[in-house]
Amino acid sequence: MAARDYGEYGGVTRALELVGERWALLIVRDLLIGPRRYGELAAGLPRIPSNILAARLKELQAAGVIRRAPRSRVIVYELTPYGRELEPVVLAFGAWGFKAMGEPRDEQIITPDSMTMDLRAAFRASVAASLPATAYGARVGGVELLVRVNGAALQVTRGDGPVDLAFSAGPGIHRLISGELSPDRAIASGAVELLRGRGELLGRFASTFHLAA
Amino acid sequence: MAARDYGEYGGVTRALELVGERWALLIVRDLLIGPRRYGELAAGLPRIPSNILAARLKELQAAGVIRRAPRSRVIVYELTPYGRELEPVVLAFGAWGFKAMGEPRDEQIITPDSMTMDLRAAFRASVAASLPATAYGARVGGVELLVRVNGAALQVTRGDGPVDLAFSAGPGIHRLISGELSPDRAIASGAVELLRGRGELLGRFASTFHLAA
DNA sequence: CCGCATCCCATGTGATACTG
DNA sequence: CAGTATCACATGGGATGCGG
Repeated sequence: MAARDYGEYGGVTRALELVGERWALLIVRDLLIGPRRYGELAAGLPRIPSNILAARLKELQAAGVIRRAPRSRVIVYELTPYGRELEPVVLAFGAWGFKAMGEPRDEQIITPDSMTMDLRAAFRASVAASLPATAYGARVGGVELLVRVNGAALQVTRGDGPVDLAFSAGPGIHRLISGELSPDRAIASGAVELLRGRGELLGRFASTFHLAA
Repeated sequence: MAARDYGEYGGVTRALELVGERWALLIVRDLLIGPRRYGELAAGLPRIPSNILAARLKELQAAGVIRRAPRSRVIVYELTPYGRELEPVVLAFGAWGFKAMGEPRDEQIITPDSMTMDLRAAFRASVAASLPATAYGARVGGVELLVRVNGAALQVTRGDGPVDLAFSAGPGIHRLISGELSPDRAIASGAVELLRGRGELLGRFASTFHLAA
């Protein structure tokens, strides 16, 4: 049960003993969005074997990172306060990895939670603070998210609602956020398709969410 | 050679594919201190098997995180610019794990590089900025480091030199940095032993390096 | 059906030995 | 010193089972 250790006494080593096992940090990532049921976690981690998911959940509990909580008759997993302190780590990790994302391979999918965390990682609060509040409807690879930016605050939720701009994109949206593709050319090339609302707001979106390689 | 993937297209997933394998982030941690030779890496990662070290070095090169560089007849490994961008990740990871460090187990050792990174993670630049420049000689678990604080700048090197305060400590130093033990009580309890210089500077050290649980 | 537990096999890991 | 080779073993992956 005790995670394999590294024989070293140090901060990074300790962190890796707690959340360094395969899949562990992805479970944490999804729980940073909100509490999740076992099945929801399994769905968000497309290819995790069920025995591994069960094992990780136990280990993360033993490590004090997550806990089981009964929510109105069903059991959900949620982060402990200490687990929530992993948010800067996951965001930094996500921002770093984002820059190395090329084109997706065929079997690679996008999940609502992974996309939410990518948007959080790319969010530039200081830029958004000086822009008008805006709601975007973003549809990427079968995932539809409602993205509300209000000053320096960002809220990403599933489902939809009233938006100022709705657009649909392939994974090429990654190149819009990286600055590799300008908003105009993203539309012209078909990488982003405008669905509803004011199309010029795509520029504002690209300013708000940006992670240069 | 290609790291096992997670079947998902996202920033965190991509990052884990690149540096998520066992030992990989520890290699990066040591290389963040400076270029290292193969043998130095092996010495800093006490129990890594040589075949694993060799495999990780190849994978990290293929991932564009590190590179081999010829330095005056010997080969050293160093981070690429992209690899160096992992510094915030490693620091955040180290700060998080530091808070979960209990007492060391018997077989756990402290290496110069791990201790250097822990000090960097615990360094509070904003606090140090308003304190006089100070040089500490810190000896912990057989590792001796020269710690120079100059305004908001921190420099940690091996070996020794002129210092304002030299002290020796067991791993209990961790409790000084966490605030669990006051400087006075650290000395009184023997957790920290003053060697040279002005003992009252230990309080300044504890203010400069702090990571509360 | 959800939340796991079991089984089996492929692969990665770890200790040791070995080579240029 | 800087790796490579080998082999036993632990872990991960995928399918399946099963109780509440």
